[in-house]
Amino acid sequence: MTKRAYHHGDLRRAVLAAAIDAITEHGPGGVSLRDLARRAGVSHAGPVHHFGDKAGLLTAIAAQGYALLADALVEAWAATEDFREVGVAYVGFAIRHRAHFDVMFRPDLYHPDDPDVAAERDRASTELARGVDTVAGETDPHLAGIAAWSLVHGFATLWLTGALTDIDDAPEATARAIAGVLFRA
Amino acid sequence: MTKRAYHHGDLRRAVLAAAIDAITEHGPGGVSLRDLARRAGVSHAGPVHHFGDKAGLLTAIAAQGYALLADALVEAWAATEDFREVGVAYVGFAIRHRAHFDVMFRPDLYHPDDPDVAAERDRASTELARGVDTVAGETDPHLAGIAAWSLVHGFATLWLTGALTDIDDAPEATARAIAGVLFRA
DNA sequence: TGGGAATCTTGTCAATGACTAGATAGTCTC
DNA sequence: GAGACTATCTAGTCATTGACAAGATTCCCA
Repeated sequence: MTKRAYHHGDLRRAVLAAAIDAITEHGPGGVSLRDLARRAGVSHAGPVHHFGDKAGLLTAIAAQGYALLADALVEAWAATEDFREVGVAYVGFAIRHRAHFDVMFRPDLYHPDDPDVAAERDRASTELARGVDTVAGETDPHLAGIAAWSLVHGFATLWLTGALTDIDDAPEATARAIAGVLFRA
Repeated sequence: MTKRAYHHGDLRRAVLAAAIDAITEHGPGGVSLRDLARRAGVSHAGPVHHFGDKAGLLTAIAAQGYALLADALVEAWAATEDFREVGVAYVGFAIRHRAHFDVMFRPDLYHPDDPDVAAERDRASTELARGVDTVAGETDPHLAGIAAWSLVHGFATLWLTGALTDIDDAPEATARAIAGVLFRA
């Protein structure tokens, strides 16, 4: 896999890393392929070869994001076997991988039908639903799953946009609390 | 408003309306001031006078959106006096005023500290919290408010991004159902 | 060793946001 | 009703960007 090519070597990885930094700093809209090329020290058309166009770059980031999310959900379930902690992990992912999260749920910016994206998204979706029947005794599990997803996704989104100003610096603790409101122990 | 040769007459309103159409069609990122100017039949710099820059235009849209949201929440509470129906109205607003909603929760695109925006946002926030104590018997009302906001905001966001594909064409009915999961009658 | 493929560069084009200066219309005052 | 003042819109310009095309350099493999 070591690609000592031309002047740079591992341009694809370098551009992806630079894109994550740039998105974290300025949001998905504040990223330009030319700036990423400058950061990587290559010509302005260098990144194009690896991603085709800007949407291609964001597609790669979305796929990577869904993979990371699925991994995080798997780990949370394995560690606690508590459905609510899977939700907390969802929020934790959004905060810790803000750039990925911001891209993932803006399908107008990339190619949502990309096979890699679809596969990882399905995997994440499956992992998110795992264990929903352990807490939703009387209710429809499918509906409970939608409610749970909505709750943690909404909390994460509101937190990231700065709408929840009256919360102390422990978003995951608050996420755990509201998960308890939805699914009482 | 009859069109004049030089002066448009009602350019500010025309640009705002064109912007809503364009955002509904292509998202907030797919809007250009020059295209809006073309749609309104004025020169490429015409809209600048009314909004300063692109962020100024989106600021006006955000303020208008928060005002419309606050109105919708007021009406829902007045009509039903049911806190859960206020949440359903939140979802209904997001669907019926998608362009506004898409802008409102992307503060990186406009000036979130604008006085008009802040005032209407506070009003909407107040209206959203009204009645939360009628359903949150044992729990902390503040926490219950955050949970409710997260739930409906997350559901609306997921619906608008196309993430909830397995729901029939009645998002507000589903919203009502998950509000019932969070706050059982 | 030679040729094809992968990788990167250089050059170009239209579109855009932002800025400046100027032209025109509406309004107010006297 | 005339001039002055202000609001509104036009015309021109510039740097930046995404996308594309064509060429140069390096890698890989038979």
